[in-house]
Amino acid sequence: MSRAEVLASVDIVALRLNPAGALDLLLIRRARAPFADRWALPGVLVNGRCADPSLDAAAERALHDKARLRPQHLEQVATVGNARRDPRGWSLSTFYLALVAPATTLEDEDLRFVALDEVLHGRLALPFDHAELVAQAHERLAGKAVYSSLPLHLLAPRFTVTEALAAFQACLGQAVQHTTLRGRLERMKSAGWILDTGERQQPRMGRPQRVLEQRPGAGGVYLFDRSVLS
Amino acid sequence: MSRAEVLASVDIVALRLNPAGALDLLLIRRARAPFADRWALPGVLVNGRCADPSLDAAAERALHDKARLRPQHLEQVATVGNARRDPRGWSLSTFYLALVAPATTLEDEDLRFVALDEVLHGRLALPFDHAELVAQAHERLAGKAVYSSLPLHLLAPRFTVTEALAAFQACLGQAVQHTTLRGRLERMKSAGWILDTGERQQPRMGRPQRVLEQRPGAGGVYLFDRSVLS
DNA sequence: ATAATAGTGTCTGTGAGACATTATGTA
DNA sequence: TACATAATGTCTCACAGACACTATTAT
Repeated sequence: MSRAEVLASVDIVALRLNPAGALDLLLIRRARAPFADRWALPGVLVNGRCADPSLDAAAERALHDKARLRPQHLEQVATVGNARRDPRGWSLSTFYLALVAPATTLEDEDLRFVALDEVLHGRLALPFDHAELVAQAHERLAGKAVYSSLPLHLLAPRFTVTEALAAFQACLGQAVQHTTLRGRLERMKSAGWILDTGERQQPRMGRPQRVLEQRPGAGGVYLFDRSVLS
Repeated sequence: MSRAEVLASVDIVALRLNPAGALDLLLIRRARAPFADRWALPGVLVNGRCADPSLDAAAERALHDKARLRPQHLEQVATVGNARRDPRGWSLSTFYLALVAPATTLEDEDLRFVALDEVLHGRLALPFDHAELVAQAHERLAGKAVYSSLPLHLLAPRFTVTEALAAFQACLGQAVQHTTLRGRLERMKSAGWILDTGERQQPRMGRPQRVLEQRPGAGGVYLFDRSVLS
């Protein structure tokens, strides 16, 4: 087949909403060169030898094999390719945005969560062009948070309005009127995407909060017909 | 570098708005196997030997080298990869949506435009999984037409409201209230994205139409804060 | 009682949707 | 004059935005 081939990988930008209401990024300590022992995005090489039925399956494999995680949402963001991003030569990376449950914990010593902001603001450097991939994945998330229910995939199946508010604010990077969010959740309830489980949950103080339940429909995200934030 | 590599290509879904108000798809007659002499999407292989500075540059090269075209808009849609799409084995294709000017004509005998609908409805078969790529690219276009000015890139720099209406309707596949579109164009005018050239243009019959001029700003597309079509 | 948190109600502004009406040209 | 097409005006509705107000718990 000659040498009409190229080095290709799938990399995962996996995010978790931590109890403080900020986003965490999953990193893995690289086992092999280049950049051995450096913390980087989890990923796998794709090629004919691995029996990945599709690129999306390769992304799931990357997250499952490397971190034993199954994301609540997984979507392809884009593919970058050039001669500079990998010291081994011209290479491609198709990278995915993954949202994992807030209770997610890691077993392995070679896995950790770091504050997403540390990477976005350049205070934590990543090998290859991984910081750029993280930035693009975050941009996708922030963009969709404006007009879709995507941030709900950062929550457990049963959640409260307060938690949903934290998810949206973490994705958007700014405050959201709770009345606006309540209106949107109400519309999702009418559409059958959210159920009101009659149960209540008691915060440390104050009035008890209703417990809602997600029932994602086709496509995984509910699309609102207007943008939040003017 | 061992055999950790894979066959990768860039394919282009180039669309043109024809005078009848429908979308045309650019096809090229394949010179080489597999599928030699079949009509397919224009594309190029990407690998270290070609000095493409980036994947986007490879996409521009594909369109320029194969069809001598420079698109008015070019955006990456997605990457597909599996073992079935190419008879040569596991392969990747990163495909782009390109919008070309309505006056675009083709010199080469090995290039032609076909009705996009023929491909979308399966009446015209394409080799590889190209029909699927076309469907995804069209879906992207239709999706963005709901909340952005993207369809304007199917028009000449100087255009009329009627032409803009045709572009939106072709992308969305359904009628759009002209008053809605006028309102959106008016808002773009206020934002400096569209100028009113004072000139008029006379249709075969009826009142003369104003000639507008595009001044695309950063990002290429103007984003509306609400969706058209409820 | 006080603080904290959850949830509701009210008012405004924007812009899409639908449709009627007016304007300006050709045949 | 008849007709075709462009452009404007009017009214309604949905929903975000802002903020006040009420409700329900813990300490």
